[in-house]
Amino acid sequence: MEMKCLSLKDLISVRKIKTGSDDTDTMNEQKENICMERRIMTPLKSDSLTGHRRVCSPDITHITPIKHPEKSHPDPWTPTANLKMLISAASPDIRDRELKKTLFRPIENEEKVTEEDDDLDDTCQFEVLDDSERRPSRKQKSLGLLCQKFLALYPDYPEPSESINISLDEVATCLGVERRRIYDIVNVLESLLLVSRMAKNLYVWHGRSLLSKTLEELERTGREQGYHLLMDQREGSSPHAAQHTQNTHVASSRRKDKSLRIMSQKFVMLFLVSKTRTVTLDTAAKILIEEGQDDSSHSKYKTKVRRLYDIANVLTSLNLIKKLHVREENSRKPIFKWIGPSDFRSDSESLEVSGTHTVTGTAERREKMVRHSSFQVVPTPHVNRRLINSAPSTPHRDGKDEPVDFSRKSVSSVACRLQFEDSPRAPSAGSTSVAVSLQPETPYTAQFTPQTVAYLPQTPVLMLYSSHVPEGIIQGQRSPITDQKRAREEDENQAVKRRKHSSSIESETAESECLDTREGSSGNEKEDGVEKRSNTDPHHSSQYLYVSNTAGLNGLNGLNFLMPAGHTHGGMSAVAVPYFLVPSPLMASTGPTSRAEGAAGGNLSFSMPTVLSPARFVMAGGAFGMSDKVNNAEHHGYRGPGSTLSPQGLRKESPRLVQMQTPSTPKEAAMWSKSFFETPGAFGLLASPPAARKRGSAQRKLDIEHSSN
DNA sequence: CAATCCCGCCACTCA
DNA sequence: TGAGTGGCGGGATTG
Repeated sequence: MEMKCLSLKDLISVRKIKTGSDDTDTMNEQKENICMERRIMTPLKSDSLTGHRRVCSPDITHITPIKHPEKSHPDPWTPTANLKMLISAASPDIRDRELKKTLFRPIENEEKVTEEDDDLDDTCQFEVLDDSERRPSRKQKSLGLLCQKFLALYPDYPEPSESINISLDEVATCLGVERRRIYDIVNVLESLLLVSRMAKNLYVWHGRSLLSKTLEELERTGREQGYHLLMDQREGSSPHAAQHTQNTHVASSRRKDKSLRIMSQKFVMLFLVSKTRTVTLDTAAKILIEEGQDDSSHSKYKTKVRRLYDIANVLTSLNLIKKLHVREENSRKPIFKWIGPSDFRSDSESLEVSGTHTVTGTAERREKMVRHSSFQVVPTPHVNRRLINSAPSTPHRDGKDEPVDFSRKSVSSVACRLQFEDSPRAPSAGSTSVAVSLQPETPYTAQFTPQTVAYLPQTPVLMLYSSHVPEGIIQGQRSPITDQKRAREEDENQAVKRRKHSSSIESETAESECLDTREGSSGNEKEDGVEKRSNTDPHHSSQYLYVSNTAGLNGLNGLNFLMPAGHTHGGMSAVAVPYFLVPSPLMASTGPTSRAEGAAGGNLSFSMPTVLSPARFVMAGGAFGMSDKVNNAEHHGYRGPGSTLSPQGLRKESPRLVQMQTPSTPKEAAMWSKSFFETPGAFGLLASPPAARKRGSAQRKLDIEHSSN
């Protein structure tokens, strides 16, 4: 408790200035204030460790917060408890309103905060609460509401210059919840780069500054991974269609995909690649579940759904999605609709640029982002470790034992991360299509000329591609697009065609809709209120690479791969080297080895599962040779340092991108953040068995230490 | 009864 | 060895 108090005090002290009150007696009150107060700090100081800590609570710095037993079960009357109550408790009505309305709208921004915000808002809420309910309803304790509170503490668009550190411990205390819950929120936020982990117990808040870029990346990645195809298939076919997929049990391995972080990214990808921008939990769960398991599948499905609800709640709080329901025959089928920005390119840029990146060359950073491990391929148990953003500092494990835990490996080693998505049962077709994207490694990068057809020996691979359409998409403006668009449409049409649903969807409550709309503007990037999405639909590439599984891609469970080639996702034109053929062994094992390093430009790095047979593995990486613009866009994050990344430099430099080191500063974090996405894949399927938790769930390593530069 | 999803045990890792 | 993380799923709530 002491600790808490201290930290709170510190916080309070700040607050005091404003309020003038200071006694412990008033602690509760203060706490409120504190909580609400945005912790914005001035730029960090040099010392990384301390620096970050500066955040809100000086004392906490360290990070290993002491556990306060009470946290979990705070005494009702303790300050903490009160705080908790205050915060969480709202009168029923308010609650309801909140939930209905507010949930969807972020409170955080001042601007946003207007009338109704009050309800939710700190003060007001607090007042009400006492009396109201002692016994918070489930809703009051919902993750979504908690997330809103969390978001309310920080600005959507923090000043680039200021670094806002978040101490999990402190936040947990402030919000009156167990830390475990904060992890749930933070993991999702981290998946979208609203925050970046700097050290244990310490995150840096980026707000929505990087959101557009992140979304852009996710969209691109999603397409690269073939999610759009999966979505189409799924939507078109009966939910069960895919089921029959052979379930190879390879599946066992894929644990890691489970990480909330990755799931969150994938979930978002589904929205972004969906034409309708709507996703049902059922579909999402199935797509995200690795296909294989039959037996366990049901339980897995349930678990997946549980997690998706968690994620959905957070995304809802972010105003990125909203829940609708479809009337289905006889079941109520929840469906989520994307209400976040559809066209992310434009603004993201500006914002991002500004802030982040001023810093250092990317070269230094190590890879951090990647934490997820979903792809991790290796059969070995270890495989799964998730990537840690933090540093891979720990040498051990690096290469050896963990086969490929790229996550930890330093960038260099890891260069290639492989993303894989497994699609669960293939849709009607029966086969699942999986897209793998590989980061173009320098070494490998070979450039293919457009309009090429490549055949890969030993693997029934047919690569089709044509040069890509120029896209004007970057930066928000879409090129005239014609062909591209057309092609895209065509693809979609074909592929999907059967999709139904939209008509049946209805918004859950009118109210919510209204809110959303209105909120949309506020919460989501200014752009749209709500719907604009569809049009923007991203680019579909017309080229695909089909890899028959039979070929012998072991570990792939009979999955056939359909890889989109050259998409321009995200505005990047996929030009050069759309695909790579890489011997799996190399990738996997050599973690450290060279190739990994290549990555770069594309941003996406992937690790290959060792599991994959040596057979050639083809990967599509759209990103490689991008136009300058593209580069910019893509690297947005990096841009700052941007200079380093000049377009030209890009290719070469790319490695650096990958290598980012742990961000010592938030800015850096932001920069590297981008790389973050690289991880999304779900290699899981390939992966080994229960490598299970290894991935990193446990303490993630932070690099910060050295990053301190 | 199905949809939600809170809660917290406990496996993992790292320091 | 303890602390930070976070996967996971039981089971309570809600609708």
